[in-house]
Amino acid sequence: MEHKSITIYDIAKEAQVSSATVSRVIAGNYPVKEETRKKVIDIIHKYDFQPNAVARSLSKKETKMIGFILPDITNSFFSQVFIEAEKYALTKGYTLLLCNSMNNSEMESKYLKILAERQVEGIILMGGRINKALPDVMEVNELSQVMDKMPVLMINGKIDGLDCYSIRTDEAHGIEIIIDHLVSQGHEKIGLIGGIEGITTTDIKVEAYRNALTKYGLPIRDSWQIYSGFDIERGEEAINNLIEVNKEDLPTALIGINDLVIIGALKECRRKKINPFAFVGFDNTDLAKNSNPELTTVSHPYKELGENAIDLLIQPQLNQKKSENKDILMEPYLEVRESCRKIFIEK
Amino acid sequence: MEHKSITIYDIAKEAQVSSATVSRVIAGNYPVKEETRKKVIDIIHKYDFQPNAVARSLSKKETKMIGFILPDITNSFFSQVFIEAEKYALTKGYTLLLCNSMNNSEMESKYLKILAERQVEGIILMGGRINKALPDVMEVNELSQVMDKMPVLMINGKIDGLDCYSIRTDEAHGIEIIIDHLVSQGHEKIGLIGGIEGITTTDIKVEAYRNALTKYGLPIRDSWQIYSGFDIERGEEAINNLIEVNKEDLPTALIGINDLVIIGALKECRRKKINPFAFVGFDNTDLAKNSNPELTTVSHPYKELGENAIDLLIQPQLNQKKSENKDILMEPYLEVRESCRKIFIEK
DNA sequence: CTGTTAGCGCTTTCAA
DNA sequence: TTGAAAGCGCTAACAG
Repeated sequence: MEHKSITIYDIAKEAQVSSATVSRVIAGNYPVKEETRKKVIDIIHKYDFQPNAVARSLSKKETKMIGFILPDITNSFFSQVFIEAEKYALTKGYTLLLCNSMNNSEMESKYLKILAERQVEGIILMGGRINKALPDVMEVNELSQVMDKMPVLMINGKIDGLDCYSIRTDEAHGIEIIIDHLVSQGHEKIGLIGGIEGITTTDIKVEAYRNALTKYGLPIRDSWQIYSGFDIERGEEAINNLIEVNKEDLPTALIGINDLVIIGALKECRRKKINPFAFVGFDNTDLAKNSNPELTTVSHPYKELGENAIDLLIQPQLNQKKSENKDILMEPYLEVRESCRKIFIEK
Repeated sequence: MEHKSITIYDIAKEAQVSSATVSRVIAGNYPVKEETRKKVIDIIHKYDFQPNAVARSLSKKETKMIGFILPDITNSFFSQVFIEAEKYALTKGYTLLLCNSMNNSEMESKYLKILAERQVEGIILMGGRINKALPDVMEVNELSQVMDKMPVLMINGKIDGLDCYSIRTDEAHGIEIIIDHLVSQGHEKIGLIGGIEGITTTDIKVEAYRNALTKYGLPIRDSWQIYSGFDIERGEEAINNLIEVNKEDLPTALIGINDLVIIGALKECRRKKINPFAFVGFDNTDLAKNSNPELTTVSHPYKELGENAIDLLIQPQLNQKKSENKDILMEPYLEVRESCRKIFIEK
C-alpha cells in the first residue's frame, strides 16, 4: 500500500546503530545514551518515520485494540456510551473497533469472528443477544468460546451462566428518582407506559415503579401501567390504550419506559389536542433534548459507563482484587427539562 | 492475550501437511487436493482455529482496514453515512476504524497518526478541517503527508490544492427540489434561514436558493434570507429576526440550512403560538423524523455516499479510468413529511 | 498439488 | 548502553 515503507533498519543504518537501538528509543522506556537517542530521533523526524503497528502487534502479541459490538450507532443511546469509551480508551493508548450488528445475530457472529482474528484484546457487547429474555443456546456457546480467548464485557445486559464483567445502569433507582421528583412536584397519580413483560429492562422498571409508589403510599392501579413496546408507535398505542381504559380517572404524570415511547405519547396527545400529563422519559437520548417540549428524562451515566467498561477490560489484575463482584451498577440521574413543568396545573 | 494461541503449524502438524498447505486451504483460492483439504478443514474445526489477521497483515502488507475520521458519531448526519459505509465495507472484507475527532484539530492529527501506524489502507474524512473556509496551512500539510502514504477521500468537504477524491451531495440541487416542491404546493414567498456566509455549504445553498426563485420568477427579498448559524438556538434567533424585520410581509414557507435550524424555528414559533409557515429542513437526521410535526427535509443519499466512498478508496485501478474527475456529486432527494402539508391554508 | 524457505517489521533476550 | 539474532504467525515464490 505504501511505496517503499521505511523501517527501523533504514533508520538504524543511517544513524549507524542497530535496529534494536532504534526500537528502544521509539519505545522510550529503555536505557539509551542521550547522544545516540538524539541522533536517532533526528533521523526519525527527517523521514517522518512512523513505526509499523502491525509488526509491533505481532511481535508483542498485543494489538491495543478493543472491539465494541452494538446494534446501531445511529441510536444515541449507544453512540453516547461508545463515544465516551472511545475518548477514554484513546488516553490509555487503545483504539476501539466499532461494529454495528444492526440487531442481527448473524452479523454479531460475523463480527465476533472478525474481532477474534484481528486479535483485539477484549470485546464490549451492548444490546443484541445479551438482552434477550431467553438467550439462544448457540449464541451463548459462541460467546462462551470467545470468552476462552479474550475478556468480554457487557454493558446494560447480561447472560446468565456467562461469567464475564457486566456493567449497567441502576434502572430501578432511575425510576425511583423520577417518582421522587414527580411526588415532590405534587403528583399522586403516576402511570408507566411501554416495554414488554419478560424483558429484563422492563421488568426492573415496572417493579421499581410499584415499589416507589408503595413507598409513598400512592395508588397502584394496573390500568395505569401499560405494556406496549419500545418505539414511538408503541408510545402512541399506549397512550390511546390508557385513555380508553381509564376515561375519567387518568394519571397526572406519565413515565415512559424510554424516550421514544414517551415521545410517541406526546405526539399522540398533541394530535388529540389534549395534554393532561407531565411526561418523563428514560435514556436521555438526543431526541429528548430536542423534542418539543424538551423532555425531562433519566440519563444513563454515559461517561462512567464508557470509561468503566474500558477500565474493567484493560486492567484485569486491578479488578480481580475487587473481590468477585463482576456486576457493576452505575447511578443514573434526572435531567429536568420542560416536559413536566406544568405539574401544578393538574392539581 | 490468548493462552497458547494455536497456529497454522499446529494444524499442519496434526494434519501431516506443511504450513503452506494449511495457509492455502484457508486462503481458499489455491489448488489443493480435495482429500487433504478435507483433512485440514476438519482439524481447523476441531480446534476452532482462527487465523491471526495481524500476522497475515504483516506478511501480505494489507490490513483490510480503512480509517474514518468524523467529528462526532452522535450526530446522525455522520452516523448515517458511517453505518452505510461500514455495512458495505464488510461485504468487501474491509473493517472500518471509526475515529471521533470531536471537531478538535489535535485529535484529528492524533488519529491521522494512529491510522497511519496501524497501516490502514485508506482514510475517509468527513467534517472537521475539510470544511473550513480558510484551511490552516499546517493542517493541509499534514494531510498532504498522509496522502503520500495512502489514499484519502473526503465526504462533503474539500480542500483546494489537495488532489484526492471527494464525494459530496449536490446541495444546490437539494435546494432546487425543495423549491420545486414548495412552488408546486402553491408557495410564492419562500425564505431561507440559517448558515454562515463564507462557509461552503451555506454559500452553495444560498446561491441555489436565489437561482431557483429566479427560475420561477418569484420575489427575492434579502430580508427573507437570514444567516444565523447551524444549531437549534440559531434557528430560534433567525425566526425572531425574520419576524421582527418583516412584520406584515412574511414568507409562507421557510427552508432551513439544516434540520436543527428549522427545528429551532419550529420550537420558537410554537412558543410564540404562531405557525404561519411551511417548514423544510435539510439533512434528514433522526431529529427530523421524530420532531413534532415530522419534518419534511432533503435527505442526503446516505447509502450512496457511504458505499461510493468505500468503492473509490478500494478500487483505485477502476477509478483511474474514469478520467481525472475526482470530485463526485451525488443526488439528494426530498423526504416529504408533515411539516409543510398545510401549505394551502396560507394561500 | 505440496513442501521448503525466506521474508513482513518490530521486540526482546542474551551477551558483550 | 548497545548489538546479534531468534522469533511473532502467516504468505509467497520456488522447486519439486
